[in-house]
Amino acid sequence: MSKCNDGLMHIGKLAKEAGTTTRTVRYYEEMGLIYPECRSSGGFRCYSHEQLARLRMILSLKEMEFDLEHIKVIIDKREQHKTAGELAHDILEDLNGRLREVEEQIAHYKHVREILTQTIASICACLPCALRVEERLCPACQTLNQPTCQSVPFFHSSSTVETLELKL
Amino acid sequence: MSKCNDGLMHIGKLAKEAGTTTRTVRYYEEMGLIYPECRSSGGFRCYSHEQLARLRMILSLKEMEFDLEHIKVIIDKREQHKTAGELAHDILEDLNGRLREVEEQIAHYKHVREILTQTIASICACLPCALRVEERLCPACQTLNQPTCQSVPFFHSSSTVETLELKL
DNA sequence: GCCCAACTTTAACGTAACGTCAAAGTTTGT
DNA sequence: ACAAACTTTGACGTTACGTTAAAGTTGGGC
Repeated sequence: MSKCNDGLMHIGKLAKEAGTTTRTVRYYEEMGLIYPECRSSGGFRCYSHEQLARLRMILSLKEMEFDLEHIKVIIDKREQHKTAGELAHDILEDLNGRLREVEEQIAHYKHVREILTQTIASICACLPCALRVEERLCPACQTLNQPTCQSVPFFHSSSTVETLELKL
Repeated sequence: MSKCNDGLMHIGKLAKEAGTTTRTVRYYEEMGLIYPECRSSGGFRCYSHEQLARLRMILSLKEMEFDLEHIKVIIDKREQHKTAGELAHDILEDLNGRLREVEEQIAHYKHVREILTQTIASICACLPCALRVEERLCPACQTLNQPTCQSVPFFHSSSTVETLELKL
């Protein structure tokens, strides 16, 4: 007979059902986020469907990129409120705060993309340059008066150039 | 007389000029990214303007979110190429690769934003719910046939609900 | 030459969220 | 009763520094 029936499951099953790993589940336990319903006589963790739902909720919150500390706070709020409406009000603050942070992330990465595309354009201008990297200035660039090799210290480490540094 | 003239500077000045911290500079040295031109008789690191340019380049690459390992590889390429054009060709692969990754990041965060806004909408529907959190089902939700409290296990941890988990 | 504030040195621990062994014990099926 | 598959705890590794701590160095004023 299995020592773990009654709808209970060991950690491997739980993890697979939730789409994560056993290490993650144990780590969440260390962090105080989830505990097994009980232990088998040999010491195996046994989880119920409620634990599975809880784990899935944690993973959902992680998909929204909350850190575990914050997730713990959010989950603990369930025990601190009377009505679902009050709880919803409270949780919505967390969600809206996170939404703002995600908007910032998007803006940040768009900025990085800008820098990258401009740098790429700048360096493309160096493609036809046949000068050796060790030399300091690119006469072609000088005559063309373009911000190519000369302006990108990656190619020519002139001690006077302090402008672009690969980023325009 | 200062032991560090000749246009040389100590680590604090270098860091400030580049807009970073001394700890960062020392860490980059540990990682093999930058070394002082020399040491003072007492052991202080002394840097030239060339080191400053190099540091700035590292920081520029970091702005583009390359990890230090990759930055090291990129910088080392300067010594492995003959002409600036060949080098540019090589570097452009790194930059384009990074650009693709950044695009993915943007797409990822847009996805997270989607999840968040949908979850927010879903939970907003729970605001008027006066049921206690401990209870399992929300009759109001049932009669309205709306995906509110009932569908969000955060409020009602029914063991049969396995659908939304706060994320729709 | 002396003194002190400001700076620098090395060393080492802490961070977040797990991944990845390792060695030993448990379950389960046959 | 045996072996394969699973689980246990423990502990180190990861990234890019931040943050003390204790001790030594510089630089300018007197």
